[in-house]
Amino acid sequence: MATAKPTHSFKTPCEQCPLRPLPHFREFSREELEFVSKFKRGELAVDAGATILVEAAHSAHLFTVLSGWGFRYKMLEDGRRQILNYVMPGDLIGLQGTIMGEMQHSVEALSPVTLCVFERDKLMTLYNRHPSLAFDITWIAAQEERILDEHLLSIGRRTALERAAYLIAFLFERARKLSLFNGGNVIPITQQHIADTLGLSIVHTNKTLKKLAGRNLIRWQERGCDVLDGEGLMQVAGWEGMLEGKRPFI
Amino acid sequence: MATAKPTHSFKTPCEQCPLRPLPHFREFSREELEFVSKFKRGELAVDAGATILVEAAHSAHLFTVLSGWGFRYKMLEDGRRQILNYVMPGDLIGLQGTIMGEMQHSVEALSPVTLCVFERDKLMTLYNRHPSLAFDITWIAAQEERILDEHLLSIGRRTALERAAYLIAFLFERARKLSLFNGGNVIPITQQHIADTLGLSIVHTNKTLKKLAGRNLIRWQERGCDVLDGEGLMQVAGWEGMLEGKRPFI
DNA sequence: CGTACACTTGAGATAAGTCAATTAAGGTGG
DNA sequence: CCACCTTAATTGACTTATCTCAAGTGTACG
Repeated sequence: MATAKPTHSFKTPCEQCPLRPLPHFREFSREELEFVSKFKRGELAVDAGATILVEAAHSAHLFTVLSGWGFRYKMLEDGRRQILNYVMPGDLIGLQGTIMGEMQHSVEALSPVTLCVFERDKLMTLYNRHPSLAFDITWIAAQEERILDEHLLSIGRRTALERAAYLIAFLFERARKLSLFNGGNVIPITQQHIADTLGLSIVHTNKTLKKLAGRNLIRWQERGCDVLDGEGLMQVAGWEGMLEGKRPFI
Repeated sequence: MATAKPTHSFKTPCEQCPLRPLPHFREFSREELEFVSKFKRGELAVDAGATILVEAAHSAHLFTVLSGWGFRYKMLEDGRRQILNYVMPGDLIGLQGTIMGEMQHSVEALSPVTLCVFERDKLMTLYNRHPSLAFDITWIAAQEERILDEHLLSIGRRTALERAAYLIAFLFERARKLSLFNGGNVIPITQQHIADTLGLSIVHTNKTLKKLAGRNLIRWQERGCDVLDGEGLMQVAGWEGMLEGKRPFI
């Protein structure tokens, strides 16, 4: 199993952050940007499949995803794995470990990922001097909680077909808002990941995805899911989508 | 369906809060206590079965549970219900609504519940003037996220028996830390609640609970689950328990 | 004394899991 | 350039877990 390894540590100044211009994110004041820029210690690039953070590790760093896809997961002792959520540009990772001392989940890269690395010890300074950014961090935590609520509803109460439709629609909507698709609509994910997210076996996942493909909602490609009809997926899932509006990020 | 209704609005001063002396909670400075006391607008008492907060409601209040048990849940259009988590003394409810404008889940009282009511608009003041309390709120949000992670793992990957054992052990551990049991070890919950938490039907839940009872881990009582062997439940579930240590609350 | 609600239980139906074998694509080393 | 390996996706057959339906018990409460 590969572990996170820096390939280079060029540092994009936050003032030129490629994410900030996106309409999905709220605008920052000059002071905020200045502080975040000082808060940022460097960048980290990891390969697809690399482990970014490991469960039970102490003194984790705090990261913001700058580019790429990843996922958070937990495992039982005998190897059963549950994917909890996916991480995409703008997402904060390692907050639990930073605030409460120990990570209780792992994070793995789905594609090559670049991360902004933040000084763990400066987090208190952020709370002391920039209440608006502190509020943003709480906002991000509350948003993650919302997403987990919806996933829980999905796994607990939706049928396999609904669950699969929900998950793909969810990933599609998030990626679309971040302008992550260039050309196609392909989500870089494996059927095993979908199975481990939905709490299903891989065989049953495969048969379920075939049904969605049969309805012309998706098409499976080498190494990914091509979304043909996001609206249709939401309808199958009985899911309204996430609330609109700009979101913060650090 | 009953809705939250104030029965009286006596206000316990935060300096005399019955929760603060508990070893489970961190100590607060005099300044923090003073601010929280001003932040608190009053108290609300609701009956068992009352709805404290409703999904999609705007301008919700922010509450801290002072006494009693409740639960957060979401529903699908056709009535399928998923219980997301339980709320107990010291838990903050309504944060999502306060921070992001709209609640996306409901909260219902399991037993008679009393709540501290906070001024929603003063939250920004808290962030501006009391960074340590702001940090606490983030801590609470991150803790909720952790719990949801574990629930997700449970529903997605544990067997029915493991799930049930985990849930009961989880509720038992939380309640024990809060000294909620006087005399017995009875969790005031219905089998329907357990079913809706585990994502199982009530029939199968009943049969699963019988198995746990057969192993002398629990005993079912009128209107509640009597825990006989918390350690044994954790062992069945393959669950290590939550991290120890003091926690904050507002 | 009747009604409501929670809990039980058995039996048959259905969803999902497991096992096993096959195909297809990509990567590697000779 | 080809033989070989690995990984991901696919499919069929069978087993198991869980659901649904239906009926019955017990207790609390008006």
